[in-house]
Amino acid sequence: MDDNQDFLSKKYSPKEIEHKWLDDVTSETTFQDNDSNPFSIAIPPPNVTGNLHLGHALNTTIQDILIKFYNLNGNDTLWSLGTDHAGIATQLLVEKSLSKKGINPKEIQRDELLNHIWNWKEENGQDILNQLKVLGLSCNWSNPKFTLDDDLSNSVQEAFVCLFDKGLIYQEKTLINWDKKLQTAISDLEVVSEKRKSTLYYFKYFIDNSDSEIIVSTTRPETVFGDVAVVVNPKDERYLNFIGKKIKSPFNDNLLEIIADDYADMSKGSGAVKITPAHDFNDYEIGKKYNLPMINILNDDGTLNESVPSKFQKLSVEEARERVVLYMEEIGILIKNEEIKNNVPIGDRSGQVIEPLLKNQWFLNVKEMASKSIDAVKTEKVQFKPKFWENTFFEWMNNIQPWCISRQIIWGHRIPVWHSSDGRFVAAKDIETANKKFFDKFNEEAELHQDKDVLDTWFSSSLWPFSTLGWPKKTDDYKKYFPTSLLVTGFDIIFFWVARMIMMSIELTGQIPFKVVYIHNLIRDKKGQKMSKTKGNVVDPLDLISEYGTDALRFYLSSNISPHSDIKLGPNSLEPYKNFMNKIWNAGKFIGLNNKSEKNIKLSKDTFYDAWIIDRFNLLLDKYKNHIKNCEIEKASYEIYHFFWDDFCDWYIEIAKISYNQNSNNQSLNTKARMQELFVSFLNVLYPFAPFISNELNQNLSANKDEINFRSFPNKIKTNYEGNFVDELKLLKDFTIGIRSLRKNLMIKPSKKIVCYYNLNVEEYSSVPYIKDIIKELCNLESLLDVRDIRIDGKLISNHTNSGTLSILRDNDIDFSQQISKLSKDMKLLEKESTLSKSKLSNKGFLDSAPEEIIKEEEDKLNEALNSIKEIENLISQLN
RNA sequence: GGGCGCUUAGCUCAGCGGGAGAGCGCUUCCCUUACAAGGAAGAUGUCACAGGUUCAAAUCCUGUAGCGCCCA
Repeated sequence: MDDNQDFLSKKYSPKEIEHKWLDDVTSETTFQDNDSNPFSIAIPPPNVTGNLHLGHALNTTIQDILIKFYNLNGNDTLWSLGTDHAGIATQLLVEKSLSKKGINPKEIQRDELLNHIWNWKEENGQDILNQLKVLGLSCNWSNPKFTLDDDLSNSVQEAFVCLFDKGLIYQEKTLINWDKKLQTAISDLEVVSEKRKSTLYYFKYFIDNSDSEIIVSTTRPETVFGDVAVVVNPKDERYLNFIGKKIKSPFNDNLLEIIADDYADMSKGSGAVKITPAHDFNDYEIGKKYNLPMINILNDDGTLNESVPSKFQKLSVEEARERVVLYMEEIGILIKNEEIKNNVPIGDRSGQVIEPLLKNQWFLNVKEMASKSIDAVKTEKVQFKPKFWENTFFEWMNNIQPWCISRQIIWGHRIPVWHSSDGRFVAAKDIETANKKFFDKFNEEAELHQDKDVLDTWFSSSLWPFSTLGWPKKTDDYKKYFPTSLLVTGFDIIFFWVARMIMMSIELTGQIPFKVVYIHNLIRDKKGQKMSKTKGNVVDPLDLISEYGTDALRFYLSSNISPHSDIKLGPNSLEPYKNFMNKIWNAGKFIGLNNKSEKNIKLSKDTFYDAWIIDRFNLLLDKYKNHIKNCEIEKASYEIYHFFWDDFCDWYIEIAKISYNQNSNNQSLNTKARMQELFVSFLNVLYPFAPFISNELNQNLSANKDEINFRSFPNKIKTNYEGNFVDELKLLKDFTIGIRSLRKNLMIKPSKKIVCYYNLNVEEYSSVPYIKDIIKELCNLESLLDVRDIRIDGKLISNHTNSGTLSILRDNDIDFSQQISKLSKDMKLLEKESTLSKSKLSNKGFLDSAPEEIIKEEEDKLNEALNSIKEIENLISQLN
């Protein structure tokens, strides 16, 4: 009959309960109650090609805790879910799989390739979401978005056209970062600089019509074909005579100007710098300043083009470099080379060296948008948590450069610009509108074709918080949930994503995208190294889940969020949290066992320990709420752990056992009811952190089994106990620990019942007899007697506690050296304390400036210490 | 070169103005009917260094050294 019977005999098996509760836990938690406060989060959309990694687990666990918490608190929650089309990554992946099938992706039509990618998406696009589901997240599973969905594409087009018409988006031929492997432009953020070993080559250029020479150095000898000038510092006396003269390039007969400019650093190398404006960002600036020619020497695939001498054409940069150096040697202008370390620009997707290249690309001018965003953060309309991340944000925003948003790939949002064959263009969502706009603007018709490029994937990501809610349509969701309440993300994408969302949102919607940015740390391996496939140190969250359980993983993650350091995951990192789940499980079993015969017990009178644990629980509720509201989940997690283990299990349950064994009267029945009530309330508190075990235990123990989902955050519990439960429990603890310690030091077997005598420091504990019974059991005593009540034959050996002295009769053969050293140690500590207190209390500055309660505390401390010292002296002298 | 952060128990990290904390590890004891994935009793620290502010500094300020991350 009893389904409890099954539960009571079971060991904690996370797999089983997680499987059982997955559907309930992941069911939507949105209350369809329009009156309640909305609380919304847009998930950082995982890449559609992605596999679940620990970063996702951490990021989504945080969001889930918040969503579940605010939902319990009655907020109308929405957690938008979705995936990102991840332009380059996805296209590469599909191209690779096509190649394996023998299809050359370069040879098929754009539309055909697009079809392949869409097919791939239809088949695999759900994978990452299915993996996320295992974590037990309460997000909007029924309506996942995808950045290339029609409505989100519409947002992107709307945004583009709007920014274009405002003049913020423009096309320009300028130096951009070119990925020669992917054959697309990328933004400056997607270029990472890597310290690499390079060779610095020194060679000489001869001044035209002269025997004089000028020495320059370069790590990129192949760029000599694009050299158009040499810059020297105007203050550099070595070169004063050369300024204004020309150099005849030995490589292609070009004439290079010698220009004086501060750009040349006199202290570096020879002090003369060769200028290649078309292949170096700094040189480009010089080129513009002096109106120098820009000679592009590279093809899109990174080989040298026809503007170099024929014997160097079609060579790769690396080959050309070798050949040029050989040539320099041959004609006797190479002076020396030097091994150095320098920063080399690398594409973060392709891993290839990035070439600065002159190209016509689309840019978004973000300067003004950035400044509005800075204001939004400065005025705390958008708050970073922890706050110090604001500095990182400001640092970047203050130095922001135009954003190159066009990509020469096909998987993405095609740029909604329509060109006529003579180079005029308009931006519009579709061809009809484009025709109309074109006519309005130029007063004539033309055949228009859409721009071939697609937008940077981050362009659509930057609209995510409002595009997922239907913008530009003013949908109900948009009206209710935007601006979103919060964004949770790792610090590594503050620039890529957070900053851009703030800019776009303010510009396009006139509102901030979220009120709080909750920045969390990253997960690394146990040595602190970033997890990566190449290093082979990646830990799969699904493996962790099968070994420890989702709840343990979630609790581990939530306990280890730290503002200042990354999480280092070692082989046993999750064990403590699995143990914690097991502890909760077994406590649940204990309650089930004791309550199985008594259903629906009525509350009567609380004992001091009931009152005490209720008080501890109420304190937990306060701390927990505050921590979560302050985005300090790890602290809430800490409080849960220690309330449950230290207070609830170690003391409350242990005391309750005695009550249960000794009597089945009202007192113990009340405790049974209280324990049940507290535990079920605790499960509510635990639920956002560990939803599976919470559900399972709740179902088995809750009085109201029909309501298995957690629907509200527990209220504080009231107690009807009127005594001083705080001091009473302190006495209980002091005496229990004191006696146990004494027994241990005297090496008395735990199984041996002994008689113990006590001497109370404070007399006012009305309920001492009642506490005594508990202590007797906790310490396995024969009896616990007041020393003053009886005459004692023989000598005592004693231990000292803050609440009083505890003694037992001394046998002849007992070894009490350990107890003496314990007492001496206590005394030394107390002496140190009292000396410090004395010196403080005789310090006039302290008495004058310290707050009254601190002085009072100090006086009490001193008195207590002095009393204790006297007492311990006495105890030791008895032993000698 | 600029910015941010860190340095606390053997390890991983909390604490961030009123006498140093957790988890793991360690020592000793206990298979006590919730839990050995457990219980009990313990040991362990010039809070990186040097100055300063303060009655009072791990905590605030300045500097030094080392480590990490980001930007150039």
